[in-house]
Amino acid sequence: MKEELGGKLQFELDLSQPLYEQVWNHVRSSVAKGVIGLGEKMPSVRELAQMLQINPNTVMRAYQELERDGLTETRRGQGTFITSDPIKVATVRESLAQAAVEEFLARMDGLGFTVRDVMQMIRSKGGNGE
Amino acid sequence: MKEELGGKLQFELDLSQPLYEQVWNHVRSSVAKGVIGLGEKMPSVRELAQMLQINPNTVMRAYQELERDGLTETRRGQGTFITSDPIKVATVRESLAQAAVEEFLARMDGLGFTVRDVMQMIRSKGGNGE
DNA sequence: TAGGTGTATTAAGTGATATAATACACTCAT
DNA sequence: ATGAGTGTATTATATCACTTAATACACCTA
Repeated sequence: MKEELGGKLQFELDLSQPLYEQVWNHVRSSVAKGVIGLGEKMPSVRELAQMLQINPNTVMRAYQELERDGLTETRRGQGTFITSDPIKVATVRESLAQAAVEEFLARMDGLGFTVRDVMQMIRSKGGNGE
Repeated sequence: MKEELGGKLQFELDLSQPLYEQVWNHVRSSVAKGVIGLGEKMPSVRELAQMLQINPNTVMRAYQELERDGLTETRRGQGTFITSDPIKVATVRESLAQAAVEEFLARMDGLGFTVRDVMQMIRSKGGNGE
């Protein structure tokens, strides 16, 4: 029963984006949504590479980005672990969201939409809260 | 006095994105915001390349994408013109906006934010209507 | 000590992007 | 008709990010 994280990290890859970015994003999302718990141990570089059928170097790059985000902590000889600090997770989550919002609004502004316009469009998507 | 469009298309390029994409986006934005009027004549491929200090082939690629969007019409031997059809412009604009919204919401969902959350964040940006 | 960790290095291949140099077909003013 | 200015096509070359591959090393733990 060591494969708990295995299932969560068994996702599909496509070629429209760099592979390391997809791995990176998938882990960030999983942590942000709470699918992966704090302090959990990630699969080893080689193991995840095997699962996803990609090169260990590519997985390592994703792991390095995650550590730079402050989302993971690596212990040499032991493995890579999701941080146990809820503050860090929240900070990363909000900073990612903030960046997404900025970029999105800039893009919409480039098309001539005001913030008010944007609110309208999103409201029609939402329906209710969920 | 033929350089009316020249000024509008004299923008800055960086290396974070493909050059042809930047040209493409800049023209789309300019048309969407009405900075470039319907039916206006674009600079020639060689002329714009000269202005932006890039290769004519790169400009041509941008022009081809614009035509695939339906935003421009090219007349062999005459030049490239912004479409005179307001419907087409509106259609392209809305389809671009639609795509942006979808992508943005998917990204935010990946971080665990509901549409309601997103509305909150954007409202705090807006202030008033403009 | 043995096997599993993360990490570093070197080499090679691939594809998108960009440049360069030419050439061709078309249109318009002269 | 001619010539200059259009868009377009082709071929070659260069660069860069990404990916894979094959090793090797340092660290931890049982």
